[in-house]
Formats: sequence, structure tokens, C-alpha cells
Amino acid sequence: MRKACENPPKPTVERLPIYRRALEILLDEGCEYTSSCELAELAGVTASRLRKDLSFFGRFGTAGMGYPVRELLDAVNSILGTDRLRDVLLVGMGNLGRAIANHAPLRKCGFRIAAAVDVSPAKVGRVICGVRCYPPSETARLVREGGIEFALLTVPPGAAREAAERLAEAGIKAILNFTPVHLRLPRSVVVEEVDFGILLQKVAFAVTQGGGENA
Amino acid sequence: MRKACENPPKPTVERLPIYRRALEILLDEGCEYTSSCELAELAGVTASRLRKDLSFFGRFGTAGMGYPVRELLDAVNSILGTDRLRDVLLVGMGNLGRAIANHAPLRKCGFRIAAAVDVSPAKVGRVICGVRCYPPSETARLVREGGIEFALLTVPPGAAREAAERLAEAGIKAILNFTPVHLRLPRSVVVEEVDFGILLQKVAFAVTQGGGENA
DNA sequence: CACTCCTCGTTACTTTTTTCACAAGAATGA
DNA sequence: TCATTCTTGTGAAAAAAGTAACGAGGAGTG
Ligand SMILES: NC(=O)c1ccc[n+]([C@@H]2O[C@H](COP(=O)([O-])OP(=O)(O)OC[C@H]3O[C@@H](n4cnc5c(N)ncnc54)[C@H](O)[C@@H]3O)[C@@H](O)[C@H]2O)c1
Ligand SMILES: NC(=O)c1ccc[n+]([C@@H]2O[C@H](COP(=O)([O-])OP(=O)(O)OC[C@H]3O[C@@H](n4cnc5c(N)ncnc54)[C@H](O)[C@@H]3O)[C@@H](O)[C@H]2O)c1
Repeated sequence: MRKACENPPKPTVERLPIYRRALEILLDEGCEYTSSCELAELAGVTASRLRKDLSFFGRFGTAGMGYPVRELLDAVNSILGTDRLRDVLLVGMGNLGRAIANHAPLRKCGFRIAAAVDVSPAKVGRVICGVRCYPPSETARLVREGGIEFALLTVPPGAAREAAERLAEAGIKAILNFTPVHLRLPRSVVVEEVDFGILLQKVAFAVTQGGGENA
Repeated sequence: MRKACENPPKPTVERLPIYRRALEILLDEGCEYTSSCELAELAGVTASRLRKDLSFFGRFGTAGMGYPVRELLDAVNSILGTDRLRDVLLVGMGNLGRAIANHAPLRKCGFRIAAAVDVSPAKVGRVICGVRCYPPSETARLVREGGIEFALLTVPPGAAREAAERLAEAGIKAILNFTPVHLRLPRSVVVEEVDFGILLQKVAFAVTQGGGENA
């Protein structure tokens, strides 16, 4: 049922996790079938956009009936690569790092904090928030032996570049960068920036200029 | 020097905070003038895109010379509305809320956690991470008397909708929503979703499918 | 002052993304 | 069986965004 996957637009891919969340809500409610209208409403997009998004990856519905929730969810998981639990390396067990380590629902998204790395001797060797801390020198070994592909970077800004380069050398595939530092890494490493300050500025513009347009 | 501001594309607005960050780096280094090339390099975009983005808001450079760093930074701040410190209400002083309250650099972005709201009797009335906690019933008063326009929503998912509605009623202008719950609020409230799980899924796709295309 | 060099701002063009509308397909009920 | 009623998937048109190229206009130089 999966297409050869020509080249899905980037925005389409970014919406898949949102559809996934909506599908899980429907599944929890016991719905077996849903329509593009209902699902789109839940996801906050138009029905036609939803249908087109899905159509990039295959044909999942039956005309007149809609989409089988369970099957569609499985398909989306398969597309996103969240059909199995992925191990994640937490780099920097500080305030933000601990909050994330404590954050159970991440597992529902298909991810598990497998280990943490920190420079602080007070943390190395201990298990904090259920996650064992290792020294940065162990990074490469952890990544290799654990088959870890994803990292969350939550170190102080000054240590960000160095830590990121260590991750890249260790062979990590993707980094969620919470530091306000623009990382310059080889193209082979996917970097996603998460900067609360930037997001606040974005809404600040919407509030002051836009008057009331939604994001 | 500011244009009548026709209608800047959404992506343009989203890049302004990135330019802002780059300009601050240049300012720290003591640069008085910069070029579109240099600034674009720092921001990770093309020079032509940077020039076009700025052109939506006015003319800030002089041909042959480049842009005066200080002036351009002031202009960007003025556009974003970050030319003065904005007060922010923290809703939910849990793990994530405390990490954010501790996060000093937010102030450099133009925001200050002015107060917090939490249901827990153990927290109400206390000052946690330098922020005073109030009961949710005080929300409207805090917003009104403090002139607060922005809120960070970091309550458990089950409490998200109720808390968000309370904020909307209190007259908050924008909400940064850290909960994995899709809020349905009046258009007058700007909502920006911040969901680590969704971001991880996005990079998961890039890693598994894209093979190595950058975000 | 004339000449050259450099960099911005803008326009024309290309690519990407969204929207719209409709034909084809499947279930339901008479 | 056949018509009716949904709802999908898709192709074409429209809108949005990104790219590249160029002309205008200062700054520096001799
Ligand atoms: N706290 C927030 O809410 C928040 C919000 C947005 C961004 N950030 C960013 O996230 C990062 C972390 O914030 P925080 O509040 O958790 O800081 P923090 O100081 O509490 O934690 C940083 C941790 O990283 C460790 N560390 C330092 N150098 C390291 C290295 N080279 N390798 C591994 N570990 C190292 C430290 O020992 C410490 O445990 C900062 O860059 C901050 O700007 C934080
Ligand atoms: N911890 C993370 O890293 C992380 C990451 C992504 C998203 N989130 C989301 O952020 C939210 C908070 O996460 P957390 O780990 O800080 O949870 P938490 O349980 O540690 O904190 C929640 C806080 O909200 C308070 N609260 C509950 N109901 C409230 C109400 N109606 N009004 C005001 N305050 C109320 C609680 O007393 C508690 O202090 C959750 O929705 C979670 O899914 C957390």
C-alpha cells in the first residue's frame, strides 16, 4: 500500500506527526474508521490537504468508507520510522535535561532516553531520573554499542559546538538542538533547532503587528 | 526607515529572530557594519534571501557599505516588538516550568518570567527559581494588573485545555503551548505549539527516509 | 572630479506548496 | 440489480516562497 515515495514536500512530512497524534486520540476513543474531514479537523488542517499529504505515501483509505484508524496509524508510524522504539542519547543532564528525562510521554512518540552524557563528576556514574549518566568520553562507545541514532543537546551554550562535533564524530544521525547556538555540522547529520526564545519572538511579532492572526 | 509593512511572508517573520541572534553576535564582537553576505552566513541563509526579507520592512543598508549593526538590530527589535522587556506568565511550575524559570538567557531575547500559576498548594505562595507562584484563580488579575501578554503553558496534558481557556478569558495575547494537546481557542489568541515528540518524529523521518538531507 | 569597486534593493523568473473541483469507487438500501 | 450517497485520490490552477540577476547609488582612490 506504500508508494515508491517520490519526494514528499517538507511541510507534508512535518504534518505527519500531527496526524499521528490525532489518530492515537481516535484509537483511544475506540474509533475504527475515520474520514478525512474528521481527522483533518482534529489535526487543524483542511481535509483536502490531509488527503493530499497521505497520497504522497500511498493509498490508505477506501472511497465511501474513510480510513481504517489502526491501519493508517501503523502506516504513518512506518513512514516516520516510529514503528519501533528508538533510543535517544541525552547530552547535558542539567535543568532542561532532567525535565526531559522525566518526561514519560516521549515513549508514546516512539522514543526512549537510553543514556545520558555529562561532564559533571557529580552526575557521571549516577542514575538520574531513571537515566544513567556517562562521561563525554564514552559518547562514541554508547552510540556504537547502543545503536543510538538520535541525540538531545541540552548543554550550556558555550559547550554546544564541541559537544555537537563529538556527537557527529560518534556517528549520531540527528540532533535536537536546544541551545541557542547555530551548529555547523556535516550534511549527514540532521539538526533541528528548538529555541524557546525564537518562538517567543515569533509570537511577539504576531501579537504586536498582526493584531490577531493565528500562527 | 520602516516601510508601511505590506504583508511579510510568514517564513520571513520566522527568520527575523535568527537575524536578531546573528546581529547580537556581531555586536558582541564589536562589528559596526556588516554585509548581507556575512550576516546571511551567520544566520544560515542566502544573502539574497536576507536582503529580500529585510526589504519587506524598509531600507536599512547603504549600497557599497552594508548594514549598520546597531541600527539594524534596533530596527529588527522594533519590528518584532522585542525592543522592550516583555512580561511572561508561566503556567505550571513543574519539571519543565522550573527549567524554564531557571533559564536566564530568555531575558536576552526580550522576555521575563513575571509570575507563575500552579494548582499545587505546595507551590502556591512560594518563590521558586526566582518566580512567585500564584493559584490559578489569580490568573485574570495577574494578567490585567501586570499587563501580561504572553504565557508559557507547561501543565500536565489533562489540565491543558482548561488552563488555556482560563488564559484566553484572562485576555492573554499569545500562548507557547508545551503540552501535546491541540488547543482550540479564539483566533485572537496566538498559539504556538512546542512539542519535542513531534520534532523528534520529524527528524526520525529525515534520518530513515531522506538518507541524509538536512532539515 | 572622474573612475572603479562594492553592496544594497528590486524585479523577473523558478520552484514549491496549497487550494479547488471532480471523476472513480465502495457501501447501503430499495 | 440499480440508483443513491458518501468519500477518496488526483490533476489542474492558484498562491506563496525562494533564487538569481541586475541596475542604482554610495564610498574610496588617485
Ligand atoms: N532551561 C531551559 O528551559 C532552556 C530553554 C531553552 C534553552 N535552553 C538551553 O538548554 C541548554 C541547557 O539548559 P539548562 O538550563 O539545562 O542548563 P544547565 O546548566 O542546568 O545544564 C547543563 C548541563 O550540561 C552539562 N554539561 C556542560 N558541558 C557539557 C559537555 N561538554 N558535555 C556534556 N554535558 C555538559 C552540565 O554539567 C550541566 O549538567 C542551554 O544551552 C540553554 O540555553 C534551556
Ligand atoms: N518535561 C519535559 O521535558 C516536557 C517535554 C515536552 C512536553 N512536556 C509537557 O509539558 C507539560 C509539563 O511537563 P512537566 O514535566 O513539567 O510536568 P509536571 O507534572 O512536572 O508539572 C506540571 C505542573 O503543572 C501544575 N498544574 C497542574 N494542573 C494545573 C493547572 N490547572 N493550572 C496550573 N498548574 C497546574 C502541577 O502542579 C505541576 O507543578 C506536560 O504537558 C508535558 O507533556 C514536558
